[in-house]
Amino acid sequence: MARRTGRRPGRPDTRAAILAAARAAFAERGFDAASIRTIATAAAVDPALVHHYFGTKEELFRATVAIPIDPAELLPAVLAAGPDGVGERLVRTFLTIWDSPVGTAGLALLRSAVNNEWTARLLREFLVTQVLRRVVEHLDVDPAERALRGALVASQLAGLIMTRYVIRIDPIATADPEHLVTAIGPTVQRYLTGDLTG
Amino acid sequence: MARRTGRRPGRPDTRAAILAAARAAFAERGFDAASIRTIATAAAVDPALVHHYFGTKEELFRATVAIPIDPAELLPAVLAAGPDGVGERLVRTFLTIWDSPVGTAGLALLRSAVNNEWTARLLREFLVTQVLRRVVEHLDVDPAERALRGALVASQLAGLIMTRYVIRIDPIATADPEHLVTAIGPTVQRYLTGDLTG
DNA sequence: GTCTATACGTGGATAGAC
DNA sequence: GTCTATCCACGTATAGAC
Repeated sequence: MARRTGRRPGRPDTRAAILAAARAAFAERGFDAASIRTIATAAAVDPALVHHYFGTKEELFRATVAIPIDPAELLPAVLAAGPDGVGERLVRTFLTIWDSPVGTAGLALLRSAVNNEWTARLLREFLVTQVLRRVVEHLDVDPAERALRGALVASQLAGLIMTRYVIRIDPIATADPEHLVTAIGPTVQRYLTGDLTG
Repeated sequence: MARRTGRRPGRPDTRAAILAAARAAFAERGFDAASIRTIATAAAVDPALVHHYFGTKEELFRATVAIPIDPAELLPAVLAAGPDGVGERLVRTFLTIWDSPVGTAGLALLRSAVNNEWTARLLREFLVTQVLRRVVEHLDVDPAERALRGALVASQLAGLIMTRYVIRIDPIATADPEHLVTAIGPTVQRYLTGDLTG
């Protein structure tokens, strides 16, 4: 305690302030366009401190997007309830994450992946091995179709992110999450368990 | 290997060479990351010539993405055949464009839109006013739903672009177009004419 | 028309003072 | 720990020589 009067004790948590500013900057502008100087200004610290705490820009980036959620523990609950309505549940879970502060990390990764090969690779591998594979692996479908089904789900969810957060096309950009769940859930459901040949 | 080729009339078409290199660079890296120097090198000309022919970088960009296709004359054929199978036809037309050299211009616009506000706005307005509006305006649905249906179509198609060309998730990245038409067409069809409440 | 040279700005990174 | 000062690379853009 004893913190109340007198001097500012320097800074309570410079590191956290930098991290928060970095997350916002990367999410808003992507890896290349976000600058350490801007991040430092936003965090009200000196640019040199950013290097002091995090090393290079790339290390800072990895710290900001260090996956704050673990699909391995999140997905089972979504999938366990069985194939019925799994599409809706996936979209709902997805939107809950992306509408939360945690989503900014994902947005940073996505924005960076578009213009930067190594972040694109980071994102692709995370999606394929950590998310898509888990989603389709216990499905009662032809195993040869699983990769395609996973990719199709990714395509719809990636497009949702793009239209809601990046290009911002109304009314998707401003829609209530549940509204989107009922509109898009069936699409995901079909990609997972439906007939893809017609 | 010497670069002879006999005839060397200075340069047959410097302007076109620059434009082609610029399109490729913008498509691959986006507006901010693509540099005039790189473009000039790729076109085997001096950087100063780029300015000489096109003025600023922004003007060069606009020249490269000057929409080479006109939805106003392309869409009627797709829509005229009636609501049945319009989803498949849309996806097919879409993929034909994006798999062609013309698609590079679109990719340049998309990649740039992600990290650059004014190109995002350019893309959004083109999509909403030139494409989506036309697609939904003659649909036999509740007019209040048209914007949502258009946005949903955009979400699926944007996601298709992202997974096929940007993040490159297999097998979508390498799939035969017709394969994707049968898989994704029904989704677009439902967004356009189906029941969105369940 | 084409290239050289350069002005001017931005951004990552580091050394060293306090 | 925090900041000042600085180095260096790169990018846009322009002026002017050939």
